[in-house]
Amino acid sequence: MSARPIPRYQQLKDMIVERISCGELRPHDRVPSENELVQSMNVSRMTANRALRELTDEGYVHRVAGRGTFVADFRSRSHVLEVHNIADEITGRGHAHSCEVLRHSRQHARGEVAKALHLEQGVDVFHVLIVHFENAVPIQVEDRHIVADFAPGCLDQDFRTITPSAYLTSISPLQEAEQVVRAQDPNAAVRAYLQMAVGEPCLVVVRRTWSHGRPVTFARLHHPGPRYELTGHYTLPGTRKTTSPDVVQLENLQR
Amino acid sequence: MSARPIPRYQQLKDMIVERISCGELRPHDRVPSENELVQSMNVSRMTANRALRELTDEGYVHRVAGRGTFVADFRSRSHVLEVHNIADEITGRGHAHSCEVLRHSRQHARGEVAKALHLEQGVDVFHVLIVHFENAVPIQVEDRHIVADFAPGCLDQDFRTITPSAYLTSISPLQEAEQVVRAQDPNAAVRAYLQMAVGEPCLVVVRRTWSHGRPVTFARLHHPGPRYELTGHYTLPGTRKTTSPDVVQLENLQR
DNA sequence: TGTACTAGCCTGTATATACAACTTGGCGAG
DNA sequence: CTCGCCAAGTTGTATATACAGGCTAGTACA
Repeated sequence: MSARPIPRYQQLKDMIVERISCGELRPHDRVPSENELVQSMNVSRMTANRALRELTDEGYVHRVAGRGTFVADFRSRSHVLEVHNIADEITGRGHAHSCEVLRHSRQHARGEVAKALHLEQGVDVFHVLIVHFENAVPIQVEDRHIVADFAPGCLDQDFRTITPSAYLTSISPLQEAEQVVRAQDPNAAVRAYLQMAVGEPCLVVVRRTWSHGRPVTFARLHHPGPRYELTGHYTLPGTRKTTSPDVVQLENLQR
Repeated sequence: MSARPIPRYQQLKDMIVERISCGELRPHDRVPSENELVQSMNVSRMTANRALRELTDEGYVHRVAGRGTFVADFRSRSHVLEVHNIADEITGRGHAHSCEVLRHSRQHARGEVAKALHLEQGVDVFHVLIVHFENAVPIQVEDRHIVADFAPGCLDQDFRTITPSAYLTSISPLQEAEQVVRAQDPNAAVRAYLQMAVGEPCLVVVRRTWSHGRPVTFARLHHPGPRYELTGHYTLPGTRKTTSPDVVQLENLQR
């Protein structure tokens, strides 16, 4: 009945992930090599190899034969968890991204925000309200709350040049995310921001993201229904020699 | 400049995945043990171990110390790729699922359907139109086309007792999926099926799924905006000792 | 000065070996 | 007949060793 001891390779992984999570090891920093782990951790090289190899598969580190092992960019982590960075999405389409910061302030968490972020009423949070444009057409209203002590420098950021999600991923790796998508009629303010006609629905994404085991940000993203689609392409891990399917632009098939 | 040879462990993985994909090894079947692979493939046990261990991580097989290695249920594969099985979702909430099959026929692929499934005009497809109910409330209209020669027994299925997605995953593992989510006003027929008021938007999921490198099914799923949300919870691989966040029921935060 | 080479470190893979823990089936004692 | 135990097969982990190949810095040589 006694629990199995935690394997050595897992201890190594935990140790390295911890040093990454707490900021001791930052992206592009060099991680101890297999031989250094052999020395310092008193394991065999194969055990160190397994730990580092699995961390590679999991996206924590990046290895180059002949050079070493390096902490991966947080943003390159699992794409399902990637904070939906609207700026990258737009520039990836070859279009111009711009935005307008409507609010950027410190507030006290109340009601739903406090509940969503697991905070007591009145704890400090930052509130950001941004409208994002694709080629000058409004495409997203980002209404985001950020736990203040997770991002102390938040008010110093210029969110016209770095999106909140890019800023947050630069602080610490994001480890869990919860997402709810729904179709909803916008209120008057959102409709105005998105320049939508009366009666047009919004695609709303509500997303909470965890780091170090606690929720750190809570975002409501409103998109104009007629102009926006949430697309995803999923490939099973370990699939080889798969012909990447050309992403056919699916037209509106509803008759 | 010469390409690195494909490693032995990868060859083992490819061989086993191929035997699973082609149907030679079916879910719950026993996969050769490490020692059997040592004999038949002329590798060391550690190499066989690595192949089977990685297939475990990737969700292809399931291992039990003392018993052996077994092909995993296709449906237990990566949750991002899981065909959105509305019946499981509803029963998972403790509610009753029922459905009404409005159409279940063989057709010739035309226009968008042929294009989406990479078929020539006129090739045989099955067309299924089903309304799904949660506790007698309509919650999804499933409008699905299936490549005929992928699922020859399709017309013999009773989709009141097994959903199309469950049927399809029972045929072959699904390997890739493409999904588009949007908010859209329903047409009159969909609005009637879902018993929606005029002006209420739909959450529409359009999904294509690949198997063996070709698209095999194409589904349009209409959900009533006010009653339905698409939820997802994502955890990074390799995350340990994370307290599973209680999924707070996020209320409608829009004021 | 500049080029070519090499030593040394690194990752990537492969093997042989060892021991622990789990599961099942069979066998023997009661 | 039943219970308990043990042997065999299986996975899970750990180690030592070996060789191939990539990368870099420094050195020897022209």
